[in-house]
Amino acid sequence: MQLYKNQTLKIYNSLSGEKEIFSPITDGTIGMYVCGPTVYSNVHLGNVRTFMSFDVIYRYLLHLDYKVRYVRNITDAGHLTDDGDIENDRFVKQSRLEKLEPMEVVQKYTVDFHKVLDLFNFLPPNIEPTATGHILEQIELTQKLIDEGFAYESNGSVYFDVLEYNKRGLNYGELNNRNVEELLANTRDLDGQNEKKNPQDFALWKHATPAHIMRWNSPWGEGFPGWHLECTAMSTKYLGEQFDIHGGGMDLKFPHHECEIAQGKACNGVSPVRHWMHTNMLTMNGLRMSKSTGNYILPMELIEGGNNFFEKPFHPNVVRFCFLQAHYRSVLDISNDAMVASEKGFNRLMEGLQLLNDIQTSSSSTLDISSWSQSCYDAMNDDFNTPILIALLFEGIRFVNLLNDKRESITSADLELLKTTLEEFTFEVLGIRNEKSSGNNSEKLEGVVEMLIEMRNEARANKNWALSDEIRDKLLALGIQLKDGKEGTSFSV
RNA sequence: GGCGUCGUGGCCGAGCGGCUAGGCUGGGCUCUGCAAAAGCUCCUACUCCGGUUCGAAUCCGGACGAUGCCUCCA
Repeated sequence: MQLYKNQTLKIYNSLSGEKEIFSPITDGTIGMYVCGPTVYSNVHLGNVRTFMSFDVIYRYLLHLDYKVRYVRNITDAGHLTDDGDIENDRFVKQSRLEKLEPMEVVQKYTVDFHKVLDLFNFLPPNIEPTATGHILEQIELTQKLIDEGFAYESNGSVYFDVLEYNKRGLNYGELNNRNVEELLANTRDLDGQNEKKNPQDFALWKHATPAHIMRWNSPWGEGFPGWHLECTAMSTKYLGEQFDIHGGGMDLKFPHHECEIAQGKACNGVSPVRHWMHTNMLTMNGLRMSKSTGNYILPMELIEGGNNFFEKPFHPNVVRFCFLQAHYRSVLDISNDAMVASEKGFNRLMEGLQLLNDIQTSSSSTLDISSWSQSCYDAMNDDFNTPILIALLFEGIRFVNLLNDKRESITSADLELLKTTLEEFTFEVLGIRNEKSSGNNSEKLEGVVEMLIEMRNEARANKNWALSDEIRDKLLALGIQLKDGKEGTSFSV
């Protein structure tokens, strides 16, 4: 096994319940699949947290110089609700509500999804396939499962035969530690189950009633694909029968991911995924977010403000920073206080990064920068522990401040390491958008503020405190803070 | 009912057998014309009850409380 950047990466695998040393199937190349959104409404904030976790994972793998093929699908068909047999397709239901074509619904919320992700500085996946773009592949898989005896047709629908699967020793329930007998005993009677041999059989293909608008032709008549199958179809097509990492939210663990394993093993005779990764939920004010209870906020509402939960708007960078202060496998609770605290911490980090450019070097270092830098890698190598990484970043900022106050000294080589480590982890790995490099008015602003600082210093030299304080206070009111240090006055916005 | 996860200081959160992260908040000091910023420093927590151990927030058992999935959900 070749080590990338000399790092040994450990990843928690939901299938084994343990942290495992990560070693890709093909050296240096990683295939990663993440279950994307169902685009029938605006993206949920919790959704943003999940995709952000995988964004950082993707970023770190790239940082380690792996070649990653990152596939994240868009579910634009086949996702059923269970509120009756007439209108149980999310897209059909929503299209009727909004008086739009189903594909207009899909387009509208796909655009919304991309807009939100872009605001939060997400790296796009390499492939973003849609379910409707892979109907043929899904039909082929379904046919194959029928041919192999793992599936059966019933009234124009096709179901996966879980008992048959288990009879062949393939162990349905391995990801969730469930056994089929218990599932059988505990299943309630639901509509449409009379078509199935057993209640826990799941749909690969569903027959379309005349009212159902989204429909495609198939060997079993007109219908639409089952939700679980699309991920198998697309991951197999782009990443192969077995690939390295499959991710998604905890809530997809059962039944969705369980079904994917079953489909993969039944079709290809091999478990489709090496490392299963599941991210935890996001709560607000201690409660789960849901539309029905009203404890719910859209990503844009958090950024733009004017909602009932937060006293002010928060920059996407602050939201990102806040989310990454918790580990991806822990529940994260956000609140006004938590967001305000994150914002302050975030500002401190940014100001420290600014100071980096003014540090003077000397012939020796009093700080051990290389072991600190390695600790940053150690944190990420330990199942992507971003909270520890952030704690270390603050330690780095402490170094910067001490150096700035001339309380410690540093060689130019160590300063370079401090700078690249801080900047690479903050911007490249955590994905904080570097606003400094993108603002084109910042030079003019800097010039103006520098001018005011000069005027203020003149006033201070003449002990004209009234004028100097007025300049300072008025700038502060505009959001510009002056900082008097030993080496003169600097400012931050 | 079944399968899980979790309960950490004023708040958010790491840690997961000994040396007790980090951020925010609050107190003190240094610096300052006064401040702010910055630095140093203090406040030292692990739901409860048993057990294992020289030693437990960390392991085991039980209670209580939260929460996820089992039915659409990241």
